[in-house]
Amino acid sequence: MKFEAITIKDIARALDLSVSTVSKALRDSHEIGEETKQAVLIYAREHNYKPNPIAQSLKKGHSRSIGVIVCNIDNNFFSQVINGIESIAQSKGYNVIITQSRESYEKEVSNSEHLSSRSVDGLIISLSSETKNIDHLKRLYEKGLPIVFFDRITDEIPTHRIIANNFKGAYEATRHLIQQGYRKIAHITSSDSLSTTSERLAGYKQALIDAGISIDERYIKFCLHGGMIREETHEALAELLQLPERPDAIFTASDRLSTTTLSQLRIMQIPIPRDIALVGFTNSISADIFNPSLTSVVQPAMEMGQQATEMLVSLIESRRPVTQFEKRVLETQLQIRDSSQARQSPSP
Amino acid sequence: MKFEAITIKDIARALDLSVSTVSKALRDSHEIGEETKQAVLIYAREHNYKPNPIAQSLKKGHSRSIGVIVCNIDNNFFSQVINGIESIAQSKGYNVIITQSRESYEKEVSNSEHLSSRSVDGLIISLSSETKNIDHLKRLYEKGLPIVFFDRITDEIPTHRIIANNFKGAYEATRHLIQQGYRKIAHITSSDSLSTTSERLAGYKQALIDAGISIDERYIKFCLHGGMIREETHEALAELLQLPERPDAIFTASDRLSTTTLSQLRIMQIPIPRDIALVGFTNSISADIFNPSLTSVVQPAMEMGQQATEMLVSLIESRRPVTQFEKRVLETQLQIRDSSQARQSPSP
DNA sequence: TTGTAGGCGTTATCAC
DNA sequence: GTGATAACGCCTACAA
Repeated sequence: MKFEAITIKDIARALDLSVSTVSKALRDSHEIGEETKQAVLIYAREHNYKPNPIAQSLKKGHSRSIGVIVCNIDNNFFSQVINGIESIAQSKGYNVIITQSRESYEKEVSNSEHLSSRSVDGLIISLSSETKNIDHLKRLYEKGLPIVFFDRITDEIPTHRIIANNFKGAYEATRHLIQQGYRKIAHITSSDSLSTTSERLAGYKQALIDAGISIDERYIKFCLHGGMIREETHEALAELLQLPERPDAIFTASDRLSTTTLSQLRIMQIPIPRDIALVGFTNSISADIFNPSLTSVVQPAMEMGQQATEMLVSLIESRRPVTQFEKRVLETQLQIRDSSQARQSPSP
Repeated sequence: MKFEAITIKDIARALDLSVSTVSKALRDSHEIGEETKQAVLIYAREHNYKPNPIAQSLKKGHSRSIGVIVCNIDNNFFSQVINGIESIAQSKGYNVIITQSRESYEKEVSNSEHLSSRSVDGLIISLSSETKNIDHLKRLYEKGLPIVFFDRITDEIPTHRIIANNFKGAYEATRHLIQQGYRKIAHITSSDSLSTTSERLAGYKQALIDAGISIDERYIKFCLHGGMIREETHEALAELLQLPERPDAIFTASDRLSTTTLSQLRIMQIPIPRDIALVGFTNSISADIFNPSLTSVVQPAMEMGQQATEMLVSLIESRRPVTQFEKRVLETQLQIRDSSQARQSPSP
């Protein structure tokens, strides 16, 4: 099966012109006679001529495509970010190639290399939870590949970054639980190597400190796979429940973690929020129909994707080397629902 | 900003060989001396040589990439399908370029043309709800572009297709509602131009007929945008509720429709399933934590993506024109939960 | 105003 | 065994 398309050469032959004349006519060059130009244009249109982007890439050294690496596409937050990326990319004439690391360091490395060798003009990436070493990205960066980090970022590479205000989002979520009367607030989060994890953890801790509640490290659980593996969350939850001072609330730090924890609490038949209240980072559009409806820290995912893409395109299209880099921080939104209703204070 | 990579030419220069010798050595040709071969291989490895896929594409006439068009990536069913596509594509050495039609005919046309001009080797597509004319795909098909349809298919183009058993899925869902004691079962579905819509509608009707329940067309509501626009579903629901014989159950035909209907019923404070029971097609991983947990018709989305990709790759790599086409049908699964609990039969 | 030639990186053919 | 040459489709100095 071969996909045969019309080329400049075909047009040249048909009109008895040289390829360069045709090429110039197509690009509306001023050095081509009006007559010839029209003839070429008309012929091209009639035969539905489309320049071969592969050949253009080879010639021009870029591909008008951008690569995206996220841990998982099957996740509300990331699919919304990708929506944002796609919309801007399309409007600027770029293709988007999406790949998933599935939280695996190895896959992240191979994906990034694959993308760069496919001559993407730039890369938008949120690091995998396994990633500790970013030499693979440094290599690409040093070779001149523009990179923009979002969500799970690093400061080891000087380039544009965009994140949600994770600290504040976590702070507000925790403070909200405190205001609702909860004191023994646990935190289930992802791998501690992620920037999001440490920022959200810091927000959580600060809120406790500001309320005069001491921090109990046993209340903090790390799930290395960020909830991709259900058992992991299951276990973290089980450990929390077995604590002598069982938590009366949980703050979960990511999309999957939030839904899995909620699901698991339901399976264990632990009433929410009566026995345990719950607040979580999530971009699920269904948080309002959860049982109970889930108080959520929502990130401006679409906007994050859009701005990341705008920043990347500006890097790609910049004529001179960029040396001033931005770190944009977008505000989160706390949507208060039933899972964090005020504590009924049964026994003191 | 330029991305500089090492080429065959560089190796040739460094080792004082010709490019063709290096090229052959790299491809482990038998006509190259063991010594030279080793020298080249070692040098290539040390300098991390990677053949330029763009150049390879130009030379070989294909790009080892496949295009995907879905209506919306931010949707459990489709993101799971894409997961499946990605996994197989990766293992077979293909890149995946994902685009969204967002239920717009126009975007579907431009995406398909964009992809084909980007020289994808094949296309996997689920039609947009607006699409009635598929000339744009016929054009590509006739030029030799391998296409595989999934989910929302057409029979106007002879090629491989893969779908869920929509009829049976809908039949079982409806029969389940009947068995639970419901009689006035409404159906909210997508645009009637979609294959999925008519198949699910047929299943719904057949189940009613088999139970001796007459079909009331006023109970059937079409949402042209498949739930993308919330107001549409809102309105359909409102009309159902105003019917003299208000339905006692609703069967929704798609992912977004199901969650939106559930959400809307909650907002209207209509108890589920007491006043209205609900069963829906959905691949949400959170259906179990909905309020109430949602009885779902689940499609084998991941598998659908995997098989679609395998079929496409077999088309792409087939040496001789393929004339025998398959239509695979995958079974759905009915997951019974609280939203369809047996009818309490208040007033007869 | 139009055409020629060279090159982007790779590979296939054919000559040495 | 190795190398020169042409070609994939497009673009652009430079010649004519």
